[in-house]
Amino acid sequence: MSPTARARSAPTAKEDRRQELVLAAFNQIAARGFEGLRTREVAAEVRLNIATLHYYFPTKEALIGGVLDEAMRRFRSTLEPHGSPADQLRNHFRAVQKLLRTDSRLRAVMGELALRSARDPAMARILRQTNDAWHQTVRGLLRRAVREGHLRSELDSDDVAALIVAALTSMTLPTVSSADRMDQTFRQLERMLGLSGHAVSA
Amino acid sequence: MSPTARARSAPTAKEDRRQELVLAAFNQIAARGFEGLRTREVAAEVRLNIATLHYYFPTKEALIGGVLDEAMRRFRSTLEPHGSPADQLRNHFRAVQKLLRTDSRLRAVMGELALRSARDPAMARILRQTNDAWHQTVRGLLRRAVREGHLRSELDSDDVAALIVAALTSMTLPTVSSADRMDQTFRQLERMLGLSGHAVSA
Amino acid sequence: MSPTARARSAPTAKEDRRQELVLAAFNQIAARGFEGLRTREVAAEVRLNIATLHYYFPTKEALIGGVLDEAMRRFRSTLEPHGSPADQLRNHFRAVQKLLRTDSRLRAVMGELALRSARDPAMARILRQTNDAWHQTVRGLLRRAVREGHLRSELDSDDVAALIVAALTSMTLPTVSSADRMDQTFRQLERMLGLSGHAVSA
Amino acid sequence: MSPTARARSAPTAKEDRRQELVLAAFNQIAARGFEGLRTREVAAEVRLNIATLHYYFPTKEALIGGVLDEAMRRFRSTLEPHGSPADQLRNHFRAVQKLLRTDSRLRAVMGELALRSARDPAMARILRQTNDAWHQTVRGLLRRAVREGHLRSELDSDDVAALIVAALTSMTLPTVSSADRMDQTFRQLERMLGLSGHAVSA
DNA sequence: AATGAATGAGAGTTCATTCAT
DNA sequence: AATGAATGAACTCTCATTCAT
Repeated sequence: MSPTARARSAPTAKEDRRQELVLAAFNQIAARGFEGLRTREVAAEVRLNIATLHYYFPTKEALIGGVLDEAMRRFRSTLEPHGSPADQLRNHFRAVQKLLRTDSRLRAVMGELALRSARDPAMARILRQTNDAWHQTVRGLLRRAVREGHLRSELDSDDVAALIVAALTSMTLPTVSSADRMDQTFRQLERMLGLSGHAVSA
Repeated sequence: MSPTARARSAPTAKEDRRQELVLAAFNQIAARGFEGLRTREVAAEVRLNIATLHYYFPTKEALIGGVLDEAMRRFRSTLEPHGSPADQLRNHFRAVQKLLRTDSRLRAVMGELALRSARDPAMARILRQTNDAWHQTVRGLLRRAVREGHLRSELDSDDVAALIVAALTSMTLPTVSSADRMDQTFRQLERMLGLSGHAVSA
Repeated sequence: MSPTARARSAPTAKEDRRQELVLAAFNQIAARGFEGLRTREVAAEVRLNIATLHYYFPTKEALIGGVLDEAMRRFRSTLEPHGSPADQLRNHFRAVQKLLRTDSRLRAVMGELALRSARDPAMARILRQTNDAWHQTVRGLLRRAVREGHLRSELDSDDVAALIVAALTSMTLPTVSSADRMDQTFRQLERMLGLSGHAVSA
Repeated sequence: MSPTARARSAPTAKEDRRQELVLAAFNQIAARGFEGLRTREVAAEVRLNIATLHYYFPTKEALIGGVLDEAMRRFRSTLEPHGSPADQLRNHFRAVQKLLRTDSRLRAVMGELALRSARDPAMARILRQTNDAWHQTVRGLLRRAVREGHLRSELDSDDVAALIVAALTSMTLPTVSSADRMDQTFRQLERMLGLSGHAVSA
């Protein structure tokens, strides 16, 4: 591969290392919170000297920025609706449920980021963008479901979307994220929307 | 110490001082998170020497325990149903809404405690107790409202209670706690329960 | 001693410690320059933990400020003219000569401070004040000596004072401060002023 | 690499690169002192990687050695007497004055070197050599001027030379190098030597 | 010649905790 | 009850230097 071609596209070794560090930081935050995030631990997890970490990320804050990006990336990928139009709404629930159940670290990190955003305007801006995008997505799914006759028309509203987003968001908090409570909440959401009895159409 | 001098700082019993310190810590956590909690700052806010703080609370953890108690106390006091039976459910919503809107510090501290409980089993136990109590309270309100004919019977369930608690809990997160989103969520909850049109009876 | 009386005057233990630290820093700068000044070394020289140094001086810069004050104090004390009017000028030379020969650390520190003042406006201001005061003192001594008939009148001028101050200042630089060169310079200054043959009057 | 590209950075032989680096280091020392000299900054100023700097100069000390040589070279070139014999002394003053006024960086670097020589015997040796050479030069000029009848005979002495060198050296210190004070000192030196009224002969 | 990546050693600073008074 | 002084341990960040390529 020519250097030119390589520069234009490929995942450089440098980017790989950065990603490794971001993942290590991600895990640390999930495990110990921002309160317990230590750059030395992050570097050690990747078997790098602490000085080398600063070669990739000049400051701790920059590393945290990388974690924020990563979390947003993971979460956003779930937002994209897929499946047949009729089931997108339920599929969305399933996807979020799966994400929050599977990736307990993402759950924890999202919670940490949300809280920290109260003290970090830049972080707050990004989180709000993602949140608004999510709200719009849910709103769009509701609208389409109504249009196609799967949902009662009064369920197409910002209020319904807000309730859904709120209920799902709460699951990033450990208090609420016990498996049972999560199940109950999901069940009731689907029942409220009249999605419960339906089979997932092929 | 002269009686006069003593009188100046009032009937400062040991418990009062402890409470002052807890409140100061509470405020610090609300403002800077656990990440930014410094015992020296807490002591300074009460005009005490840092060494004296350790007289009242042997360790930082003990002080945090005090904050946990305080937060639970404040929150629990809201849980107690009041008003005529018919309106208790809506009154409960109003009370929670008011609490979360008025006391933004409590909101922030509750979020911080929830996240931290993931790393602190003792804290987790206490938070879960409170949460379960809350769930039971809501469940009880639903049941009574059904029994008295104010609610459709299928709304008496753990699932509905779980959704309600989840939606309200999410408001401790800054991301979700914008005034507009909170309003939308409350509105939809009331609509879902068929409480919206009713006037608050005297 | 009552606490009141003590607070008003006495050299508190705290001030003593601060002074100890300043002296240690002074010595370090003399020995290794600002380039080699390490707070940990300073603390160690006084057998204090590094954290305790920061209890007395919040930052390294604050400690350096203390060194600046100390150097100015030592140097200024030499400036005060004394002895019979006739000999004050020569006495001044002798005092400066003695100071620079005796206190080789002060010599070194003055040089370091002078150079650093190029990058530190606050420091520059203080050094210039001291320097101007010195210039004025020398100028005053020249004037009086002329008035009393000990000096030719054309030697009462800012230019002469400037030359004297410059020649003496140069002795803070190691290059120039060899004993021989210092002697030669002093001798020539006295000769220039016609002070050479005179005995020091009682 | 194409010849064109190579031509851009010119006949960059090894010595040229070394010189570039020395000049960059020279400027850094002038601006921030030894205290603030960073090899990375030096390399960056020449658009070189820090590792490449170590190809040209194995250690930081070696680079500093280069700076010392450069400073001595620049300074020595001023020492060489020129002009008609009668005016060499005054011309020398003028040259030094011009050097110190024009090249404020050299002034600063000379000061830094002088101070550092207290901790670096090799550097001290070189500086002393230059200084002694300077002293001898001045002494020679004095002698010749006396011989040719331009100066009173008692001004031919080591003491006079020492005073002159001291006065001029002091101007490397920022404290003394204000334009006014420099003027005054030069004026008085010329007056002392009886050079003031003379025109510069052709 | 030149570079990106890596590192050991150490810098200044912070913080919960302790202890003598 | 309260404090000033002290500390160990740790923190983020820096820097001259090295090494494989």
